[in-house]
Amino acid sequence: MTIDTSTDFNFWRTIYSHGWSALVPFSVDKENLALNRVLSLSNGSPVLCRIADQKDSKLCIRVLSHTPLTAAQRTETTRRIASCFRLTEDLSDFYRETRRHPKYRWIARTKAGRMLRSPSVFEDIVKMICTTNCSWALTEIMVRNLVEKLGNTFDDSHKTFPSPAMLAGVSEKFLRKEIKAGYRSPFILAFAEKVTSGALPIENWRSSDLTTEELFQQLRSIKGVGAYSAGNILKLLGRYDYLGLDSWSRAQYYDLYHQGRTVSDRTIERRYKQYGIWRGLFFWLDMTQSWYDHEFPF
DNA sequence: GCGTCCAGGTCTACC
DNA sequence: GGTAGACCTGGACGC
Repeated sequence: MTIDTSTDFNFWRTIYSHGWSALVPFSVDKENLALNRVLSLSNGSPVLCRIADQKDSKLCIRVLSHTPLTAAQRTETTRRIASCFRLTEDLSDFYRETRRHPKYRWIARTKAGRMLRSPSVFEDIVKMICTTNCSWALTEIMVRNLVEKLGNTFDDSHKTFPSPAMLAGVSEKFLRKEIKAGYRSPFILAFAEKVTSGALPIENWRSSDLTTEELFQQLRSIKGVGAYSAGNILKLLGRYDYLGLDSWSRAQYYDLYHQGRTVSDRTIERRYKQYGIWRGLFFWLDMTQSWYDHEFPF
């Protein structure tokens, strides 16, 4: 199947926009220049999608499935992949703003700025909790355990990310011992239970009428989601008003603007205030500009 | 081999 | 509202 992309879309810059493509059930297939992703369709069937870039402003999706897909399942698959790549998100105002600043003209020129996200808000939030207070290596371990031990099996090496119900059905002890989620375990469990019960309509948040501040407060009400997590989850919901500072991005900022000297968060926020509702995206791209010097995929 | 520190934070109790 | 201390885990590092 194919999906049309906009003229300001860049396949590899979206995949390498942040760490998500390194976390299962995403995987980068460097040999075939594709992004693999195992999806769980709404009827529960797992499918494996191989997504590649076509030169004619289209994404090509090869779908491996154990049963022939119905028309509705084909539509669902393309809709979900389009959401992961943010294909319907209009960033023209953002690119217009970047062109006003010579220092940031590289962003529109290289079509950076779309941040890869998961097919579901649930997956994005659980993964974000798994990035807190630990090394990236431990995040990879926790997410891999979640998928391997709780995901739906497509084949021996491909499983889906577990559903809220699947996660809500395990014990805190299981999350601690088998997933290695440590003290995050009760947070993840309580979150999965809340989503399963319908008390938290998180999947509506990508097209919500709530203000960014209201969404931020909703996110902060989830135990285990603090300022860093909420700010970065908001970026994956299409809201860029928060910086989502963490120790890594702070260190990048200190090196870039203060010769490694520590400054307050308020100082960092002051610098990006001028970029208004796009400040979180300006900040993130500023901190990761050197990533775009690499030849993709890396 | 062992102990310590810290990494893409957050929560709670206390002031 | 601001802050100290506790919290899981695994890898790096020093000894």
